[in-house]
Amino acid sequence: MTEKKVRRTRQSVNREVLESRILRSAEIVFASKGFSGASMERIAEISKISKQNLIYYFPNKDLLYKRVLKEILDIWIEKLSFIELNGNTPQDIIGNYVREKMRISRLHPNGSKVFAHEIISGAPVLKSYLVSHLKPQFDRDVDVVKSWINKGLIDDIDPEHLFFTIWAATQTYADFSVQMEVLLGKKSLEEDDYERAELAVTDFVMRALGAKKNI
Amino acid sequence: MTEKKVRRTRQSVNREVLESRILRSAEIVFASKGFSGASMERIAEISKISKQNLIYYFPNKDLLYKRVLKEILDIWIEKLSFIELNGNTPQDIIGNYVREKMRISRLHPNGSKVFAHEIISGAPVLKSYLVSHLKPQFDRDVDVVKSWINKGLIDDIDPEHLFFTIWAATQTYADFSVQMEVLLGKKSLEEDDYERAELAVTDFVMRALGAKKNI
DNA sequence: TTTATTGCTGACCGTAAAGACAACTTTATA
DNA sequence: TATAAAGTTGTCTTTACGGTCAGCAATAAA
Repeated sequence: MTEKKVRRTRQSVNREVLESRILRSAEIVFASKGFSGASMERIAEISKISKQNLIYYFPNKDLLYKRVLKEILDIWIEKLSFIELNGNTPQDIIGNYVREKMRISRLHPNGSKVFAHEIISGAPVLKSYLVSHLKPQFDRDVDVVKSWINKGLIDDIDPEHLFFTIWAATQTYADFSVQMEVLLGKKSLEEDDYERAELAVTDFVMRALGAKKNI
Repeated sequence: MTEKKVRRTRQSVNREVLESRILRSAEIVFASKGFSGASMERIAEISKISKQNLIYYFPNKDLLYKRVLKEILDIWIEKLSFIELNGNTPQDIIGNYVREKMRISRLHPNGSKVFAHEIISGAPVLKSYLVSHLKPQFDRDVDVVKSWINKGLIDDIDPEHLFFTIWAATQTYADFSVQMEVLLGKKSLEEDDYERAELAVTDFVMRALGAKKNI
């Protein structure tokens, strides 16, 4: 175990605390305004530090933005490694995938929104990441689904668009939550709303895969 | 036929042409930057007029933004009146609904993106519209679906979340097109991609409703 | 043809925002 | 404890942007 010699002084601890506080604030502001609309001043304000101090920790807005994006991508990578998901049947695996994605929408709505803004804006920052990281993983996952189809474990559905639909249907609970709140007549989405949503979405996806559970 | 006395002079025609050119440009910029990130200067540039002239036609950014939003909402209202959609069976009606929504994603991706930015940002401008217009329509449409369920015409699914999923799954082809282009390895989504997408999504939705087609 | 209306432009203003910089304070290390 | 490093703040500069305004140009109406 090669221990990195990072002295855990009072300062370094504070630094970590403050940095994550800043990142949380930045996430909020980027989620609500996108990159260009977000201001360092506002992020500093929410972090309860001065703008100059914010700049001390994150020398410029680009860098801060990239860190926020990196945070949410790390979570996705960690939680959504499709192949490594538990489950014996395709239904289990995809079910867990959907549930995990719903969980992320619930727990990290702001990160999700930042990502959405970025992609809708044409992915100026993330495009290269999509090519280098997401596409290879996507290709692998699509192949897995194809093999399931070939083995007759699930119905003959369109694998690529299955993923697109799953992503959209789960992500929407983070990105479009305001719309849902209005339509469901609630001030904010609560635990039970997410439970219903999860049930509904997993149900839809299971039906898409075909009722092969009992073979 | 009460004809409005709008003189169709050379000026008034030009005005209309120019206004719609501006709206198209504005849509592009708002789609790619959101409200706060968009600049009047840039919109003017794309419209190939001076900033001052742009301001002559649309005295301020708010107003222009609202007009762009209104344009896409009008299209949605016109094309997506759920109840008035043709079709005899629930499957027909919902199928047409999905196909119409896919069509809009293909034909008006920028409007769709502007809307997405707006909702993700917390719907600062559209919230009241959602309450006054969208919710009543939503409630009616949900009731229709419930009645179909009660009559046994479709399976017992969650009507509210069915709509959320349909919206998400169709809208994503406008909003997240960049991501799909990367994942599908294409420079841009073409006619046949949208066809495949439409087939896939309608298939998923039909499966969600239950295979009651042949009763 | 004259007059009124509409369209358009250049110069300008105020504000907000990113970020540079120097000075000062607090904390850590030798 | 003395010195170095890290953290913090106030001041300032530059730039981008939304918007005003006065005046000129083109077109329509009388």
